[in-house]
Amino acid sequence: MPDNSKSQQKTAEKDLSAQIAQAIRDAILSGDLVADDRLPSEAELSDTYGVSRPTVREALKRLAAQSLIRTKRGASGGAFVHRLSYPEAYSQLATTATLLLSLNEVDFATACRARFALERGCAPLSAQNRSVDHLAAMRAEITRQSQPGLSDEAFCASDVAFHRALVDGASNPVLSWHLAGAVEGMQPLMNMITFRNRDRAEIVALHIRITDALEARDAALIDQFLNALCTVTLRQAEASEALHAQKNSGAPI
Amino acid sequence: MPDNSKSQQKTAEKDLSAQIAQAIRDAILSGDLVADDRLPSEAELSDTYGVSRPTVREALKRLAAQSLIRTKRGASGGAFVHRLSYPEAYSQLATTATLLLSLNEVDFATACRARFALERGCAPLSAQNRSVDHLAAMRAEITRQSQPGLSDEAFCASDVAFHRALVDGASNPVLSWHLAGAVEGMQPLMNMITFRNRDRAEIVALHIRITDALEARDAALIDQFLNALCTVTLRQAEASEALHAQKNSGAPI
DNA sequence: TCCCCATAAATGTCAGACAATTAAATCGTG
DNA sequence: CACGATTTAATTGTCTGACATTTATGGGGA
Repeated sequence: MPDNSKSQQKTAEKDLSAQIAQAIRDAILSGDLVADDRLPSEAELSDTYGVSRPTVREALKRLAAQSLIRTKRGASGGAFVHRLSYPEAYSQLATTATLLLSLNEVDFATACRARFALERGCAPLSAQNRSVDHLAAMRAEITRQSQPGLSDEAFCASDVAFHRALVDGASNPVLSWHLAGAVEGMQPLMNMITFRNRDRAEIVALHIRITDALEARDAALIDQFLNALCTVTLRQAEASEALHAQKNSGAPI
Repeated sequence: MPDNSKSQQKTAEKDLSAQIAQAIRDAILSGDLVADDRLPSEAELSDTYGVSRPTVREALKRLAAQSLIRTKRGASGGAFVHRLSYPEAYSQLATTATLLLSLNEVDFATACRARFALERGCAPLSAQNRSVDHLAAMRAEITRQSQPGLSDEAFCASDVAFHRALVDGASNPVLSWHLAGAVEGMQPLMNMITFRNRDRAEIVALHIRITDALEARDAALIDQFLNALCTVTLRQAEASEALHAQKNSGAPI
């Protein structure tokens, strides 16, 4: 009764390697396979699923690309269920975020509002849990940002580091992970903005106020200044955009 | 001077397929390849990089697993740079989040605080942008949650839908993406909690208040109730944990 | 006892072939 | 000349078999 082979059904019309990868992925996500468990060897898997070894290997590479497994060569080697580390998770999130924003026509304002909304959510926890180290890190970045003649790139990097320290103040790695991804993913969009000296001064001034508010553990004040920072950033992006549009329409021909 | 082949350097000691995947990934992320661009055929790639076709295929499967490319068979087929859709990005984020939490010994409290911190960040935007549709969706979920005899699973699902509607109210797809991933990733941890009837009533009551506050566009009130909801959830998780611990220590033997 | 080396197991890589699919070119016919 | 059916070519999907490389393990010799 069950039509075994041909299957004009739409159940799983994908590649064999994709099907096998999905099967193993399900086993991992459901907990059937736990961290550091060893998967069967490629030869055994190809036997189990009735496919050739290259096909199994393609499936394993798919899983490796998602950091679900890691492989080791040699005797007692093989594929093992991988315990995802925070740096790896951070990197994956950043990649996904970058793609989502850059390939998907997300405008800067939307991404920017999202980023500041998330960051404002961190403020109360950060006010509660921040240590002097976080304050020191933020003030160090403020000093760097204040240097004249800093490249836009360096200014942006320092800005990221400042906000990262602010978020890390919440002492919640999951929160840091989300925010790091959001900020990192925005970098390509952020790099299209040109910060004039006057704009930088405005930003640095707000950074100082935010740091002071964090030192005083005043969440409401942080929230307010972050909001102001969001507004300022949006305004500058708009100005920068207008500048580019002008350059692109006026200069040529 | 540049030792070309053997390379005892640590520059790129990885697999060939990983190196090739990285090269193509960089080309995509840097914008050299844009959405819907066609990559060279597998034969051309294997020629370009001086490796065999199976190796190239493994590299392409890695990229396909990250939704960076999609492939099509037949003449004029090939690998194309893929425009990541929100549902795909959402699915990837959820997978990463689930792995990060479940395989990495993240305790429920940390994940829960992160989730509510992010959600509180959405509150102001949601209060500003929510439509009547969002309110209706939330009230519909409240009705469902209030039904007696609902399974824990169904209750959780409704809870997720409620919060999703709340976040969608911000009308910011990037924000929705982040929150959806955070909430979805927490599901396995959430499912370990048993909600007693009294607890459910408490949660539903807060949901009602949150919806009312959203209708009134009162961001501060939403924030306050979300905070309360976080506290309640944490308390219930603690109680549930204690219950499990008791079961695991008392029942056996 | 300790060190060196052969062995085996596993992944990494290659080469070549065939199957399946799909778009486009070709050809035949009205 | 136009239009539809057929052939063709290009490309991915899969298989087979082989060899290279890495690494733990065990045995033999100093």
